[in-house]
Amino acid sequence: MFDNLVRHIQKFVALNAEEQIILKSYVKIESVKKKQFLLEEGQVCHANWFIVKGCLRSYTLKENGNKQMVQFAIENWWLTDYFSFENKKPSQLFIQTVEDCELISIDDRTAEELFVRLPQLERYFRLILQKSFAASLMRLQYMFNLSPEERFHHFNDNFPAFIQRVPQYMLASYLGFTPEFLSKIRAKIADS
Amino acid sequence: MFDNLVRHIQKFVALNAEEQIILKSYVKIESVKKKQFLLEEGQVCHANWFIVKGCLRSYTLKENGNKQMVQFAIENWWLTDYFSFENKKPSQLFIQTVEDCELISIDDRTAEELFVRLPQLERYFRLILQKSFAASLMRLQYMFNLSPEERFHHFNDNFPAFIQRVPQYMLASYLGFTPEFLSKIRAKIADS
DNA sequence: CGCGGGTTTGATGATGCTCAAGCCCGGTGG
DNA sequence: CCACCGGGCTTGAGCATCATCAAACCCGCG
Repeated sequence: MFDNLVRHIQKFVALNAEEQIILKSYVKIESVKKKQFLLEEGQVCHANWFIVKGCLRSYTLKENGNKQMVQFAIENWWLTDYFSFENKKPSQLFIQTVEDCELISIDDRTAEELFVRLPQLERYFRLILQKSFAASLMRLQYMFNLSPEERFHHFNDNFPAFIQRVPQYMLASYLGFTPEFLSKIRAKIADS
Repeated sequence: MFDNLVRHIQKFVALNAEEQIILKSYVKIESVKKKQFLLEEGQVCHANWFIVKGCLRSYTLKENGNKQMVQFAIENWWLTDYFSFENKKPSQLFIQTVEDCELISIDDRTAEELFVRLPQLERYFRLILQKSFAASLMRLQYMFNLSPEERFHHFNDNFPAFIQRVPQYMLASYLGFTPEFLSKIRAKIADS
């Protein structure tokens, strides 16, 4: 469990045995069943979750009551609402388990102290955030430059692992169209 | 010039006089005329630019030859292609001055050394990136949850400073629709 | 076996794009 | 100082795309 996180961190910065013990004293390890909520709209988000095993999603509620997918996250990803996290403001997001999960979380109310004791984590999260930001801009590019159908194919080709794990209605929302339309794309593919 | 950067950094982390001198030895200060390119498609991006004065934009070329706006940046923002920057891969982006600019840049080939000497900059950029990432996800939300017209109004209300500074065709592209459509939105507003 | 969430299918319609033409206005050269 | 040029903005007609709505279907689970 905890070793997965240590290994992930060590891909970016050094972390010796003693430091690992310090880190461990600041994190919370938990198992969460499928479809449970880690965060609900209106709550202030105080945690940043690292996924050892499983799958999370975040979404917002649209005016018409539909759920708009914001992010997926699987093994070795971090997920939180940085906006709420940073400003201590109520979140617009729901964060929910899509599968049974093994999670490790850091609480922002102790994170500052942790960063002081293990300053290399500043660097670690800087690099993680750099990747996340770049990925988010990429996704915006796909929204702008590709048609819905092209977005689906692109996702299919580049993230085949997800297709098996998440229901289609979540994927459709993530890609920015309706489940009905996704169904029609699939029918078209089956024809040829 | 350089003081603007120092003041911005000091909003997030401490930086004493001696450290300011170190920082200064690692940055490049330059004035660039309107419509000049800092980066062109196919080049590897080695710099991260801080805007002291002026306005930058980044865009990609779409298949049909149109320019798709990726980001705007004005005073006290950083702009780069993190994707190219990080992987040392050729960029898909053009980065161009929209106005005459005063810029400060850091070169990624010396940045590592700078971060070792001034480790608080790890934290500074972590916080900057956290904001950038949150903003990027917000923008995705607007793309998903608002109609083109609503996006325009939202942008109008929240970033009035930009409306004066950037031509409409750039704004339309940034918001994800055509200049023609933006013109029709404006006509509609004028009616009422 | 029956229920219900998720997916499929089809008809209809709105939204925003494309294309083409005209206009407005600031800058340049005669 | 005026004429012209061209980039950017406007306007309108026609059209493609994808959403909406409704109904049927499929299948896993209790």
